Amino acid sequence: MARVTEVTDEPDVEDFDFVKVLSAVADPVRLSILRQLAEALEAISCGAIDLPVKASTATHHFTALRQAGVLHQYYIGTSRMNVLRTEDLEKAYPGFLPSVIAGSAGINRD
Amino acid sequence: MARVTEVTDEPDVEDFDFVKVLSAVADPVRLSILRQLAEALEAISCGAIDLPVKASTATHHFTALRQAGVLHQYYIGTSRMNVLRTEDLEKAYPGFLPSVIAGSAGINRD
DNA sequence: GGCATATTTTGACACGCATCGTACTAAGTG
DNA sequence: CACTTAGTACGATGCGTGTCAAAATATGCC
Repeated sequence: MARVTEVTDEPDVEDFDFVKVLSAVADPVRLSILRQLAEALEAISCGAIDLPVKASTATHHFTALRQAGVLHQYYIGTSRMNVLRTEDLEKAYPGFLPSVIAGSAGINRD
Repeated sequence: MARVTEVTDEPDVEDFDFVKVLSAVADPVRLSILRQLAEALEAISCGAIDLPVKASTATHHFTALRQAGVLHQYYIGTSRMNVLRTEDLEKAYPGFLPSVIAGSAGINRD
């Protein structure tokens, strides 16, 4: 029975830095990650998110989102799972994440 | 009597590019511009916006915001005036600009 | 431990970005 | 045109960022 192992470099909501959040989402690959997570309504592993870049590059993208506070990650077995920190972001920046996800809907995924 | 002279490299609202908009606002100096314009509720000239960088650098920041569609600029005499394209942004990305301006309120201006 | 899957780290590279200082241009007035 | 104010273009610089490939690590199971 695999246990849940948390990843530990995520900021507390009180420590969110808005410029960092904005910079983290201001990238087409990362917006694609946000959209896939928002559409799934559940955690998705890094490997299960469809991205137009190699795994090593994806890692950097996930890292930026996580360290900005946008993602929460944890291990299930050998898979690293991702969920959006929707409630924290809404608490810190009301309306921001929904408008970003909606805005990104017009972007072609490639 | 000074006439109004438009600046002409601003995108039409149908041509807005969300990544470009996000990238344009994801900078502390530019967020300060947005906040000053939002608080003023009227056009402010480039020179009248208080920024912690030199005029030549400020020019680049204004250019990024304008070309992303965030600002509308026009000359009054020798002064270049700026207003936020609030309605266009709300049309293209509902809720985005207000959440960004509110989110930037927690950022120290320096 | 060996093995497997999943992901990250490391190194290298190309490019873009934010900055400043200086010369130049834009928009006026007389 | 000369002059003024306001702002921009240009050049240079130092980082940071996004990318890939290969090696290394993280998390399991047996």
